[in-house]
Parts: sequence; C-alpha cells; structure tokens
Amino acid sequence: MTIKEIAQLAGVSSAAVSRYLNGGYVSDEKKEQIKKVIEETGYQPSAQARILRTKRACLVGVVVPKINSESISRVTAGIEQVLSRRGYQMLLASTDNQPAKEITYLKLFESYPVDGIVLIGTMITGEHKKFLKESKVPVVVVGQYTKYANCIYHDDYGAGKAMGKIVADSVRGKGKVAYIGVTREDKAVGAAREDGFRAGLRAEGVELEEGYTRKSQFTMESGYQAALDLLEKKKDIAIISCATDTIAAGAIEALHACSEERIPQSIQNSGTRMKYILDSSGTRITGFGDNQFLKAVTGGIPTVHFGYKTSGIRGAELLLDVIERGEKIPIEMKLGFQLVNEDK
Amino acid sequence: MTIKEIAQLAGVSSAAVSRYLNGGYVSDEKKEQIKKVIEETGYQPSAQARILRTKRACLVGVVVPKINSESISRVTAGIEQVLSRRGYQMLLASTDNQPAKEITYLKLFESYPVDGIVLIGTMITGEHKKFLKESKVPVVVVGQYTKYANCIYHDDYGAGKAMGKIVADSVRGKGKVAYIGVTREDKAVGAAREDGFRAGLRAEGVELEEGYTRKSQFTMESGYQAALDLLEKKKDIAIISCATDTIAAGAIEALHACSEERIPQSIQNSGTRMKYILDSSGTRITGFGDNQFLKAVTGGIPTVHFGYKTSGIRGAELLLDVIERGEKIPIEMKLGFQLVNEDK
DNA sequence: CTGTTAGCGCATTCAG
DNA sequence: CTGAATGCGCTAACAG
Repeated sequence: MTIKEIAQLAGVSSAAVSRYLNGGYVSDEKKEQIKKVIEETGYQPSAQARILRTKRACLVGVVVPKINSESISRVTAGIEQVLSRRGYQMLLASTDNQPAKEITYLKLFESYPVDGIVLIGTMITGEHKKFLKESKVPVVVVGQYTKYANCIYHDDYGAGKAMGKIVADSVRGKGKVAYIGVTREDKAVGAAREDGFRAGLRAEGVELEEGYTRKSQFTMESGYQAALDLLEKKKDIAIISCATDTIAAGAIEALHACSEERIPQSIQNSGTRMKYILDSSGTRITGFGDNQFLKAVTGGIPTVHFGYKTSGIRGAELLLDVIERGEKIPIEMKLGFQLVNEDK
Repeated sequence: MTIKEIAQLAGVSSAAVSRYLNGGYVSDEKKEQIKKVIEETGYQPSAQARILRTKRACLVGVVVPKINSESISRVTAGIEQVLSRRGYQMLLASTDNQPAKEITYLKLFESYPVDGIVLIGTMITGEHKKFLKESKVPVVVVGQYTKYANCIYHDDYGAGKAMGKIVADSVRGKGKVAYIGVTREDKAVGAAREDGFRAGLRAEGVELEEGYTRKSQFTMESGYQAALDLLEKKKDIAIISCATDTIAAGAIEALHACSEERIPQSIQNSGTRMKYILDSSGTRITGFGDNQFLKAVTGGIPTVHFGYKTSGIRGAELLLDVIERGEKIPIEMKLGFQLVNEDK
C-alpha cells in the first residue's frame, strides 16, 4: 500500500495525502476522504522512503556489548528515558563482546540511517577511531574515554583506588589480596580499575603479588574458573577483588564449591534447612558495579556504585544537542562513584 | 557521498559502481579505479536507498520486554546465532514491559522496514492480534501461544505442574505453600504456570490456600515486597514458589531480611566470617527459569529449565523459512522443560 | 562487459 | 488550498 494508491482511492493527489499525514494544509472535506481510506486500508506510510527524503528518522541506535547486564540496562534505561521524552525511538544492537561486530553495527546504524548513535564502549580500536572520525551521524561514547567523539565515562581509576584502600585496610594480617581483572584493552574496566586498585593498595602499604592475579572474560563462568584456579593454587587468600560484580558472582560460586568440600556430608544433607553455614576459609569477595541482584541474594559485597543511568541520560542529552541544535563543541564528561557495603 | 559522485570521480557510470559493490560484471581496470575512489572517499552506500529498491534488508527486528534478563538474552543469543550464520543482522527494541510500546516498535520495524520480526511475547492484546494479522512482514512469536502467527512456546503448564508436585511432596507436615505469581494477562508466565502449579499441588493432595498468594511485577524489587508481605502476614510458610527466578531472588532477599532480625547483633558483627548460618525460619524458595546467576550465588534453588536458546534458534529458523522460501504453512511449536535442583 | 533509463515511496517545490 | 513534477540514493532491466 503506497501513498499513491491512497490518493487514488480518496480521489486526491499524493501530495494531499502527504500533507494530511504531516499536518499541512488540506481542506476538511478532503481530510475526511483521506482519513476514511487510510482507516479502511490500514495504510502505514513507509518510514523508509520518508527518511530517504527528509534525512530525519527520529531514531537513535545504541550499540551494546551484551544484553544481559544490569549496568548496561541501567545505561539504556537512562538513554530511553530522555529519548522517549523528546520523541525519539531507540534501537539496540548487541555485539556479544566482539569489537568487530561493533564496527559492523555502527556502520549499519550509519547507513540505515539513524539520527545518532550511542556506543557503550568496551575497547576503542583503530577501526573505532576511524569510524568516529568519519561517521556521518553523530556518535557519543559512553563508558570509555576517547578524544574522537563526545564521551561520558566513569572514574574507574578513582573507584579502583578507593576499593584498593579499603581492601588493604581490611586484609591486614589476615592473608593476601588477589585480583581478577579483564583485558587491559578495555581501558576503563581492564586498565583503569586495576591500576587504581594497585595504587590504592600501595597507598596503604599493600602489594598485589605475582601469582595472585587472573584475567577473566566478562562472564560469571569465566570468573568462576579464575577464582577456582586462584583458590587451588594459593591457600592464603583473604580477599579476591573482581573487576565486575558478574565476575564476583562467579568467584562466590567458586568459594561455595571449595567450601562444600570441607563440610561433612552429614551436615550437608541433614534435614535441617541450611542457608548460612560458617565458611571456614574466610575468603571474601569484592566487585565493581553495585549489582542489585547480587546484593539481594548475598546481602551485599563491597562494591562500587557508578552512575550508569546518569551516564545514559547525559549521553542521550549530548547526542540530541548535536542532532537538533548542531552543537559543535566537543564534550568529555567524567562521572564519579560511590563505595557501597564497605563494611561487609 | 553518493554512488553517483563515486561514479564521476572514477570516470564510470553509477551502474558500474553498483555492480562493483554487489559483485556484478566489471572489468578489472574499472574495478581498480572504483576501488581506489571508494577507499579515498570512505564512501558508505546508503542501506536506506538499497532497501527501498530491493525490498530486502537482511535484517530482522526483535521486540523484547526488557533487556536485563537472562532468559531473554538466551533467546536472543539463539536468534542471533542462526541469523548471523545466514547473513542477517539483528536489531533489538526493548519495551520495558509496556504492551503499548510493543505495538509502537512492531510498527517501527514493519515500516522501517526489516525482513522479519520476532516478538518475545508477554501479553497478546487485541492490538497485537490486529498487528499480527495485518503485518506486511512476517512475525514469529516466541514465549507465548497465539494462533495469529507462527509461534514457539514453552510448556509452562507442565512445568508448573511438575513444580507443584515436588513442592507438595517436600512440604508435607512442615507448613504451608505460598505462591508469588504475575499478571494472568501473561498467559504463559502468569496463567499457565500458576494453573499448572495448583494442579500439581492438588494431584498430591495439597492446596494453595487463600491469603498465601501474591502478584508481583517481573522485578526483583517487586518480588521482595511480595515475599516480605507474605512472611509478615503468615508465619507458617514452608515454601514460597515464585513464577520467575528473578522474583525468587527478591524472595530470597526478603528471607534474609527476616532472618537477620533473629540473628543476634553480636554474631552478625563478630569477626568470624559468616557465609552460611542456620536459618531458623526454614522457609524455602523455588523459581522458574534456571537463572545461572542465582544458581552460582546461592548454590541453586529448585527451578525449571526451559529451552530458551532453543526457542530462539527455532524461532529464527521459522522466520527465515518464510522470509526466504515463502513458507506458508502456519506452525506452532511447544518446547518441553526440565526440573532442576529438585533435591535442594 | 557497460552506460542509460526507470522507478522504489515519499516530501517538497512551484505553478495554478 | 491543491496537483504536477522533481529527486532522495540506489538497483535492475535493457540495449549497446
């Protein structure tokens, strides 16, 4: 069904229908006819063709590394909030943590096209920089620092440092500190958090010793493996600090696995309902991200709250500023953090 | 930058450039020229215009109720897997559990347009049926039964019944059963699971008594509130069964909140590391969905594993069958389930 | 192999 | 107020 057919059926020109659809001048009489035909046919104008003409889609694309993440969903919630208030819709593309796919989807959005893109960044490769420099549609990067686009990022270094300090403080005389990080190609989560963490420890006179660190993927399963490996190899770990709460969840699972071995079967299977049992190992876990699910189920571990929703809100605002007002001044925005459950 | 400009710069016709881009016949000589110009200019063809011509976007849209959900991410992972293998890309639209937004995004996808849509369904309203009947692009519904489109759904009733039976079995003589459900407008999660659950209990001679049920949203917070309310009003609850693992996580949090009140401060704050402590209330929680995060952190609660990834895979295959081969025979597919952690 | 031509569905001049 | 005409960027005949 095209605008032309509607025009014929209503006995008017296609231009009249177009005007009817977009609030131009049409006589009441013709308005009626057109309205009737549209209702009868269930006509839906092709966004496609309109965008080709107008260059405006009222649509922004968001590229995310994965879908199943509380932090990312908080960011997208922030974005969606300002977008919908200003008459835009949001489309998501998930890359499953593959930087190559990020480029693919960025290009898809560019050529689709959408009016703007927000990239929830993991690593910024040369390809990324090239895209950011050449993109026809404005892009804002959330979660990573970059000089090639407007960006909003978190104080990962500061957060790492703060965490390092409280960890150092609570670990004195109880054992060693271990750290499960992620690839340093992720400047924010991989490099900054770990560097900050080491700095924080050092400020309190504690070192992260060799053999006490592991690299993990951004998954619970991977965190579990890393923690298990640590726990098996080193018997004097008092705290395992993890680069994300998801990894921390995996570490907690590993702790359970180790603890169970030490709990007599008779107790494990006794009719009495156990929800808590004294954990003889005494190893503790910390994370980053303030995952609410983790908090609910475990009662909370020491972690860091970042303003994820805020970064989404600010990011979308920045984007709309350049889309609608052609704002040209580059902006970098750094958001703070808050330590939570320091005492746990 | 348009194909025409590229053609001029390369000294060929726009058709030649188009052929170059799409693998048609072009002499090696011209290939070189075109390649050079494209590289120099960083030209990106407009997907836009191509789709307008070809009616094929190699793109499918997926409408989901929320982003931060393990079950949904499993479905989308399944979809993405078959899509990417067959040269399609996937765009997501999240509706934040608002059925009205579902319609909006379905229409967006229809007119954008994409080649096909998969709707991860919550409730199927009249608006939905209308859309499914009239849609220009094929739709498959995942997670809900409907006769208005190809659909793939899970045996929620059977799963509920199986859960009801083991709950009845383990609760005998220990107290009452409580149930936290969701809106019955969600036929699968709201109605079928609860009806099945009641049937399962009844088959074992147990009843879900009045005052022992609550309605919750699909959030942890809401599950927490519902469970807290139950726990405060009724003191003889042996098991709280929840319609989703997310709600169950909230219920676990509520349990913690109640238990803590009974644990002397001195123990709570003693230097010894507590990870498990005997829970005097003895109330247990069950869920649906086999959430891995929950399993990792708690060691696992009785729950049901649905083939979410499988439903995504099958759904995408069904969709591509009608997109590419014009398959016209309507299909309904019911997937089974598996009880997990029955013994916990 | 190659260029010319004619639309895809729509919004926007520009004369009426 | 209204319709005819033009072109957004691209691909698919078609005739060379």
